[in-house]
Amino acid sequence: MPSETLSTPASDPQTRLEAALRQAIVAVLGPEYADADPVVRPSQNPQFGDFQCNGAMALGKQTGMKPRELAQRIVDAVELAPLAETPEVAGPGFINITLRTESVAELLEAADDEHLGVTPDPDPHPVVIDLCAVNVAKQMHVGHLRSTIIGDALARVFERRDRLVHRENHLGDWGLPIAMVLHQLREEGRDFSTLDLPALDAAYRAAQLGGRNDERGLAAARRLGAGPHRIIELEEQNDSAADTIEAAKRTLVKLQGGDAELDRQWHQLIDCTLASLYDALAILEVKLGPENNRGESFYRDRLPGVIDAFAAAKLAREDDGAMVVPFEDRTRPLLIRKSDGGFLYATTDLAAVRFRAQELGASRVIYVVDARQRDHFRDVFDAVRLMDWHRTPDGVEAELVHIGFGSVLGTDKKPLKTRSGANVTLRSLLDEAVERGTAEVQRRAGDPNAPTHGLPDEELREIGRAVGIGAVKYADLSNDLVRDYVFDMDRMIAFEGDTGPYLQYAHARICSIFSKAGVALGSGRGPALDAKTPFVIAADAERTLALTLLRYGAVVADVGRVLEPHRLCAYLYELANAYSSFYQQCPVIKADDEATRQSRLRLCDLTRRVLADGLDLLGIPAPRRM
RNA sequence: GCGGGUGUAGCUCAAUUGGAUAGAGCAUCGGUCUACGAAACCGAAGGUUGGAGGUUCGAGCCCUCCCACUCGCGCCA
Repeated sequence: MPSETLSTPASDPQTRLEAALRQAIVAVLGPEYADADPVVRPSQNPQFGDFQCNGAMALGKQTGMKPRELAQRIVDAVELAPLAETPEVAGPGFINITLRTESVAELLEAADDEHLGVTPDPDPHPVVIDLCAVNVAKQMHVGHLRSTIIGDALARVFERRDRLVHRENHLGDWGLPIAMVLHQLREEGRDFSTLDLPALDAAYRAAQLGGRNDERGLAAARRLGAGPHRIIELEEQNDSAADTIEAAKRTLVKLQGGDAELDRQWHQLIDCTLASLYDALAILEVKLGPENNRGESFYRDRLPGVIDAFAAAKLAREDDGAMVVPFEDRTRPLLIRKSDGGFLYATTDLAAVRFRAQELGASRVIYVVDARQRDHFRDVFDAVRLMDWHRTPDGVEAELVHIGFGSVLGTDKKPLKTRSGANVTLRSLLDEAVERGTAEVQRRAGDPNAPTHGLPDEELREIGRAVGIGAVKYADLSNDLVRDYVFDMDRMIAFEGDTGPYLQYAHARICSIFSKAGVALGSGRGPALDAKTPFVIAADAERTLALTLLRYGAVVADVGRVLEPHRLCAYLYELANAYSSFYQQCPVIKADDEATRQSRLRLCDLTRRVLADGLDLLGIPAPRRM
């Protein structure tokens, strides 16, 4: 695979071992096995060497050879010098590989530049990441937090590998709900220039309560055997007045018709919501701004075209006055136009996928939206594929992915609520995180021996914010996205264990060594020290640290492939651990001789830069003192 | 009723996609500082991976059937 060779980092031993073993497999079994995966993995247990190759066993089964014998023949054929020692066959057919100490030092040398072993992604197409997606006039809550920070982290990973990323904030800024809020506020006679988000949120709720009426929906739900919850919900809605919704529809028609006053008020609504959003994003250090806004209203003129195209392709049919797209493998179709002629969010999503592949040219379109919408995206993606709309201008089939993340639960394992039972707003959650982080930092700065002792209060508060936000983000990103997770501020803010603050601490401690040693820290990802003195890898802890550092590029590539930020978290935690052990066992400043001291300083420097870079990919700041 | 997700140590979570003895962190117990930052390190203890079958050299992971919890299921987004 030439593209893979191009992107092979010189510093990544695993990729190089794979290439060599692949060659050996071809030499033993013939060219038809050129695509066979040698299955090279870092060894779990030091007694099995640094890496192990597990491919011989599967190939043994395929070819009918004895796995152990095949493994031995691969070992005889493989050329790993000077990278590794002679491999050993063990167990049913494992091949254990130990790197030569000299080559570990050489690989480190190759990783010690501004790339840190990270390689460019060979795919030249942009990536679209749909994230955040706040609703106008609605209070942001913890669900938006997840979507935003997961999406931002993934975007950073792609950008780090030189992909162009379109962060798409698909604002809920159009349609009947917005019209209802507008109508509600006008009825109340509100001054649109003095709105704030709580007032908008209240109007939103009032409008929702006043305007639910859904006879057809209820009938359909009954007919199709919807769950009892859904039926009850719809019945309750039906008890409300129907007049409001008619008025809101008239408001929407006026807005669509370009009514000047309404249009101005609509923009005021949006601006008010966005001001609050930008506020939260600034605290969170999420790279998202006005340039990323492409809400539902952007697609409003494209919606009729969606219906027409499906109709023309005979992929949609009328049903009970509505327009639906049926699927072969499931009974429930996708509803794309209501019986009253109105469009739905599915219609908008169809238009959006089409736009993102065909006009933005994205080869991956990634939706970071909570898991409850899994069925919806399955339907939308399948409908898009029926139309073949998921194609870039140069004909590449775009991968459509929904990253359905789990819910945020309280420590009682139920959806996160305040003590009074209200939804937790994003803002209150962020305020608490910053407050807790600041309190911890200030408390420790009280210790006369602490490096933060005597820092100006303003600086301590800034560090406290970084710690609080780092804690929340790391807690969110460090477990598997699909699972629900328990939000426990006490646990995540703790400075012990697998937390954001622990990683920040490891980073700060390295910075401290440099100030003690009188060596200036570099800026950016480049090395702080000149590379005059070579790496010397002698102690076990040095070797473990070195091997961990060499994995960084592969981890970043991996996270971009499988879209699982928690792997990066696990890696960084492992790196911080490897560093702590090294730090414990290997004196740096007080090393026995100058060559060792220089080598260890370089190890510290490289570790610091990888930690800082990895944390940056997670969107977590890395203060130099804390 | 149909469909999806989840189930791993007391608690919170991993397990490189089928690999060797299932790993971490909290909490518990025991060691390490007149300090290159102890916000750390080293160690101990803790498991029938919800249950039962099956596939194979090998299963937490794949297949079948159960159980529990949870989310979703046409005119909201």
